[in-house]
Amino acid sequence: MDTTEILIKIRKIVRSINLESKKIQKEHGVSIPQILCLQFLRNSTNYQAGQGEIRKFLNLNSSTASGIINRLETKGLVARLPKRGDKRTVTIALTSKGDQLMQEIPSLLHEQLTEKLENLDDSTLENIQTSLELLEKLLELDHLEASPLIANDDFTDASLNN
Amino acid sequence: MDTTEILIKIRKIVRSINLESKKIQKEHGVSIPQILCLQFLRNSTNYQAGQGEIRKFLNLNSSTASGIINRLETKGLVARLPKRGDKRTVTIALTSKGDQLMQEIPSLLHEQLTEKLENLDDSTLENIQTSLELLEKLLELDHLEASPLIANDDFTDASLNN
DNA sequence: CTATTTTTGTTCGCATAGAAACAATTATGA
DNA sequence: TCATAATTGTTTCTATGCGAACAAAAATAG
Repeated sequence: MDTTEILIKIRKIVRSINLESKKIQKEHGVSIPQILCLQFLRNSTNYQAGQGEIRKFLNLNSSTASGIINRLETKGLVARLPKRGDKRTVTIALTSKGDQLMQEIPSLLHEQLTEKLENLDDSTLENIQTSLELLEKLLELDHLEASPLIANDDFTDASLNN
Repeated sequence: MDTTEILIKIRKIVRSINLESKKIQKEHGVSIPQILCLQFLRNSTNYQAGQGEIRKFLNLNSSTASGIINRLETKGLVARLPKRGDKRTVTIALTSKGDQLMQEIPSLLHEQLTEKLENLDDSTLENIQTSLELLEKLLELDHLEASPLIANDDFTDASLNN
């Protein structure tokens, strides 16, 4: 199997996901990255998290996270609060408007793909999981030029830069 | 396996690919989508193709393709030629500068991932391929809300819009 | 205590990606 | 033949994504 073919397949998969994101955004006003951020807050203590935590969860560059949070703030779905004791840090809080929206739409992201996944047998599902994890690790190693002696987890945080 | 987990894994994979793209662009001045376009031209008759063909190959919206080609043109790697007999259509030609660049860098995209892939046994490779194809089809069907009576291939072109 | 280094998030610029609107051109139907 | 529909690619706008630069704040070292 040619590497370019893998790349093109992945691009196709991503395109489909992003088209779905566009569709959800048109209907509900939030995109998939925004939904993932709102979900993360909803599962956090006091429905709040530091911006750095969100960035790490989303596995994004901080300027990107900043942009996503800006847009959520503009929509009134999150609020930016100062963090006591550290003036550099911003706490992001889910607003009740954000909470209500997430009560309406959490399944949207899932319902079509989940249904299809549920129709697959367990071994196929496991193949998908294994393959994705394998690709993930292959590409992480490639990107980081990791020494084989160091566990991946040790690099995961270090690989996130501003 | 949760759908969000699949989504997050795919996002991670894509992030790694895009980081690699950024790295290649910094070193050689072209990104992965640009390289894919140049590759396509290099494999085309007379090193030329209509913009619509490139768009379909890249599986992109036409405004995106237009942007990519604009940037390649600015770099002198492609040229825009009128097409005889149809004034709406633009023919994109690989320049010799573009050709020379592609002689230097075609393996860049491949060398790290290919090496890792070659170390995998055939059944694992096949699992990766099968899983990607399965995801691809699942998401295509989701997106298109296809009738089960129509073959996917019939939809592939129709799904591309401007 | 002070200078230096590190951390945090913002801004700016570029690229990719899609949707919508559009003009010019070609194809189709009556 | 002519009016209408379809096609092609461009432009504009929005969102995501990254890197670089930056300022303010905190941590560290001497």
